[in-house]
Amino acid sequence: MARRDAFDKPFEPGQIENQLREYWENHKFYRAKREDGKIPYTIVMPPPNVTGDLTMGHVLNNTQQDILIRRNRSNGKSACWIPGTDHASIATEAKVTKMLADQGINKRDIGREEFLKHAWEWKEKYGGRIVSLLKTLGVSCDWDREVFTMGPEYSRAVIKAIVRLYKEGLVYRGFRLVNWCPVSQSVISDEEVNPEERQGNLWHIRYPVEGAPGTHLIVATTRPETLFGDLAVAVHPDDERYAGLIGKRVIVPICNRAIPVIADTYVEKEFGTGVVKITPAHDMNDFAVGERHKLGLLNVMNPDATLNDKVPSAYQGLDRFVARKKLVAQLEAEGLLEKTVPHKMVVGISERGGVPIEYYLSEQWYIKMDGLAEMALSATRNGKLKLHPPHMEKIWEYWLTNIKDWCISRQLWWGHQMPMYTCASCGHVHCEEEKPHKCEKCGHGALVQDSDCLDTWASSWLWPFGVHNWANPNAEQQKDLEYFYPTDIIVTGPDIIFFWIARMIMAGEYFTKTTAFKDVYFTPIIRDSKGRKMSKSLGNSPDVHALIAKYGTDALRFSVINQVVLGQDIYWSDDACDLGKTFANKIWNATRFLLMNAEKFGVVASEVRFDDLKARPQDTLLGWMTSEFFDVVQRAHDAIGRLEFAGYTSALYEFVWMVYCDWFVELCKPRFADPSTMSAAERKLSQDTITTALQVLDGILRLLHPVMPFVTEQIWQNIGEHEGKTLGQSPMPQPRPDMIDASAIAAMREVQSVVSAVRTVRGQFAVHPGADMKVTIHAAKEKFGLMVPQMEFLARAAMTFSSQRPALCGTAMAGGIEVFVDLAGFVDPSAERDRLEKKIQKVEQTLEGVRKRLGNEEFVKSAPEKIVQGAREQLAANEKELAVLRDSLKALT
RNA sequence: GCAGCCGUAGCUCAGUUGGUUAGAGCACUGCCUUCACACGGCAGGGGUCCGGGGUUCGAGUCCCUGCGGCUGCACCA
Repeated sequence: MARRDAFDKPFEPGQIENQLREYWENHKFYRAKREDGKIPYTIVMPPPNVTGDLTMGHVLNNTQQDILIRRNRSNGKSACWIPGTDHASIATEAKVTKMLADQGINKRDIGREEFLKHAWEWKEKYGGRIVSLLKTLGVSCDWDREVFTMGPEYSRAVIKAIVRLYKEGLVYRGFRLVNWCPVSQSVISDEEVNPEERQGNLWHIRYPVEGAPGTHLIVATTRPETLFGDLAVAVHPDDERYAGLIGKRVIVPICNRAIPVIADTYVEKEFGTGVVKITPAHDMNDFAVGERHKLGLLNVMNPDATLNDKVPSAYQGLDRFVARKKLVAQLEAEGLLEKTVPHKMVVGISERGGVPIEYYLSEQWYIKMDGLAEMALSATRNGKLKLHPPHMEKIWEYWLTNIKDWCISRQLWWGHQMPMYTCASCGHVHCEEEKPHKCEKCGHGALVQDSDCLDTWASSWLWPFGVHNWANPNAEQQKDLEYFYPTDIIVTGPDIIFFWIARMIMAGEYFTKTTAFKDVYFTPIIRDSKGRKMSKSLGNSPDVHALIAKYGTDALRFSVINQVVLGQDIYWSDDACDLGKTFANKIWNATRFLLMNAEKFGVVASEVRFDDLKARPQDTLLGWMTSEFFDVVQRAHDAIGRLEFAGYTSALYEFVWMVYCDWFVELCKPRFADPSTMSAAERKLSQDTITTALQVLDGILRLLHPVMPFVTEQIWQNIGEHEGKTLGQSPMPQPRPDMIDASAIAAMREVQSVVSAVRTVRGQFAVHPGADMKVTIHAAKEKFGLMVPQMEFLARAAMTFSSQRPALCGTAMAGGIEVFVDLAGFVDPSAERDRLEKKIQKVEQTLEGVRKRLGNEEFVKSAPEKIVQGAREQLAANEKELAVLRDSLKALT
């Protein structure tokens, strides 16, 4: 028995969603199981940072995955969606460090162990937050399989991978310039350095020429404080201004060191003064120049970007920017500052610390990338991996063919500690999963583990197989690994294509000899309504909870998905949620209406199932409905097959609202009159009508469920007896071309045209909708068969089938059919005359176009027959319409 | 500077391989509380598809070019 009483008038999502969430979770409907004979469909969720808050990006990304998973589950695959969280080494460490600092605790004072205790505490306290936030979205992942990148099993995989790479010669230690974040006091990756335009100065500084008092070279620099590290000044070899000085020496101001003047084509003659100070330890380009000229290295900074003991004592310990100010003042005082020119420049800002980075000399661990990059490139080149949108492949190609070795060590504590053990006695380095007892070389017992941590991405790159305890699987895990890996698709933002996607492919190819996934879907970036990126500092990120509270989860999901077009950013504004909210409400109310009538006609709604809609009904209305339904099944199916999410939702939206509700349900109404006034045959027709309507509704719920899981499940539960079951496990309607009857669609189009024609005349003369009208239709009544009562109901008009036009009437064409709306008593003739004249003008215009086209011999000769035929039909139709309209006009004058 | 994406109604965007009269939501106008829904119904107004050239019988769609916006990469010390 259907629970119609469970339907409140408007749909109120709040309470319902909470109950369903619990229901789903308690029944563990989404547990991923290996099933014989079923094809697996696997997605690993991009693990959100444990530090994270739920953003619109998460909503979008996870809803998209959920749609794919739910659809494939309902299509009969064994769906497996594995969730998890990322320890986010540097981001989390920054948060914990700040929390401690707020309590007056310096992390370096308490030491590694104590710090990690705080970090774990923090993770236990806040790490679950993002998970519970994700759950509110109704994502259908298998929470029993949740993985944390610093969990024991996963950590083991991370270490195993590095050790293997080391033993196979792909990990090495290098001493070079790195991107240094003075706040985190760690190396950071190129991808974590964001270039920003800043207003700076070009300081023109005099470097006296050695042995030639009164003469000097003017060096233009944006970073005067690094002059303490200068090892040369360079000019262009062809620069005549300085040709005589090459090979001589100049004096570095303040610290009074003599350095050579060298010639290098790196210098641009036109820029600044054409003289560049060369500071190899603090600039990437200078480093290269230094190597070419064998200048050596002179580091003048500490890890926190204060000046070190290699600079004059007055500057030691000063922050780089404090030192800059002081230095410029001193240069000016000593007459060594020629001038200061304002200068716009691009500065690398640390994503982590929010301050300009330093290029800093240090020893770090690297992974050789050329071979790995080659593997990733061949995955796309041979088609094993497809990127969506495809143009991302250009970016992919460029990055991978210009790749630099991957610096994997970080001067952090929160993360996987490097498995590198150095012998205290002989300095020999071991890379092992477990700490060796003694040095393999000298036998000494004291081995010291490298204090650095691995880059976060050196753990998450194993994600697609690491989630199955790759390092040490038990029998079950091994079977899972074989069944659920490789995965089908990864859904993620385009910003982590290099950080994560490319490296997952490398890891998959290298460690498992498999391409980790077949497709990469890059989600749109969500911007605010003005097109700005969402950021904390702008405060333009919507409060997802507030949105869910105001509109409901389904509304949020539907509304955002309806804007997803491959490769396009989304400009989001919160009131877009109205779309989904009203849509959910619409379906809800349509259901109420049908249940009400089911009851009236004794149809047991709980027993009506989509699966019983096996053949197309004979009745025109029902046959048409079935055809339209399977048409949208096909279109929705095609859209999601092409990963066109908005195509999927908009096809369903249009069908449900405009076809099913606005036409079909309305056309049903005459059949839902008082049963006691009906003949047995009429009652049977009404019952059949309700049955088909409910079958289609069931189909709609299944199609919509992946996007709007809550409202569809609730309706489904309300209609039937489904305790312990979920709509999410009902099979998805499959395309059935045999169920589509083009002639039924065409026949119904004529019905719709006639109704619309009458309504248009009514509307244009503002005739009260309640007023019953008389309409004459120039066609045989038999043409419309049983649909006449429906037409009369929707048009609110009594229909006569005849060629006799009433004296005063509004004329309209419905397809090829003339429709005359009797206007006697509603309007005066001049109003209809005006309307007809306008209409005639319009038709003449189109007619002219068609005539011209058909008059063109080339068109008739070259265009496909179908198109030419179409034009001919249009010509005939327009000519007929024109004639009818002119006759009507004549009749009025 | 190099590469990619985009420019369609007041706003946000659809528009599959070129093909009848270019669509939706929101906003706007008129009429309607008709027994599913006013979170609703019916009807309507609103577009030189960024500009210019080309290919074609035919271009919003393909090619060239200019302008504007966004993104990625590389950069000037």
